[in-house]
Amino acid sequence: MRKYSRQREAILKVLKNSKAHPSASFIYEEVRKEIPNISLGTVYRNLAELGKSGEILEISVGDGTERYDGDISPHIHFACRKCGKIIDYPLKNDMFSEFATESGFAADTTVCVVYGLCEECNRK
Amino acid sequence: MRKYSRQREAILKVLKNSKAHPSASFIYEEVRKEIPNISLGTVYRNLAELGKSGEILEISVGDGTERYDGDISPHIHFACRKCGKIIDYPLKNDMFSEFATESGFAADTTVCVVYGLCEECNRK
DNA sequence: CCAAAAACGATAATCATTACTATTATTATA
DNA sequence: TATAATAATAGTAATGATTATCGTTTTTGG
Repeated sequence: MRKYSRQREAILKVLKNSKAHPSASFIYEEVRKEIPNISLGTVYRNLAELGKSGEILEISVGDGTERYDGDISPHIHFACRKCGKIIDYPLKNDMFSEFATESGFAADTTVCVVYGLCEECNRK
Repeated sequence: MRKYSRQREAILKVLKNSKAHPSASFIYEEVRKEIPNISLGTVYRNLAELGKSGEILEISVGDGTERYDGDISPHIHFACRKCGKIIDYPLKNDMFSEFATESGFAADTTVCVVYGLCEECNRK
């Protein structure tokens, strides 16, 4: 049975207030402003917990560090190879679940990343 | 300018003949059957090279190791949380790149992973 | 208040990936 | 074919993100 923790609340708050898909260590630094002696291990443990419960998304963009997303509405990600920015693209309906259901796969989460160059980087 | 290497050819061959989305160390073991003294670093270097040139896909499913895919036709992946299997689901067209283009994002690659339980694991 | 269980902070350990370097293989050109 | 330039390799050391451990603290239900 899950128990309340101030640390987990603070981590979730950072994610819900960010559109930047931050890494664990970024979240750690943010939460430290409020809870200075929080441990990095605590951040990782809670991110895994929140991911497993479906409250946040865990996103790998292949840059060596996992990213986290507090937005769990249906959307995909555009990841710029040059500046590293991740841009959200909302979807009207979750087409992934439909594909999965067709195939007998019981889907719970989708992480879709489109790689390329953002408009800004593409101009240069 | 890229030069030929027997090692790179062998790595690519393993990927083109597999549907299992193998990890670097699995590929290493496979290629070792043909080139016993190949170095793991060589495998990683070539996988990165092949990924950058678009000949293979690099897929993160959040299990701590990167997976590689020799199939670059438009498809998404169903990743079973229980048995770890990754199942391909072909797409008629790469709709995700189309979304990107609409938004002014210059897409080159899409990696889409749907998490859940495969039919087999869901029954148990 | 009390006891059980969950969560914590601090730190050590893991392990996938990358960097380094002397050597070898490839390729264009003479 | 010999040569020179340079890409690629094998072997190994280093990196760094993530996970495990463990004694202590916090939460929660009775």
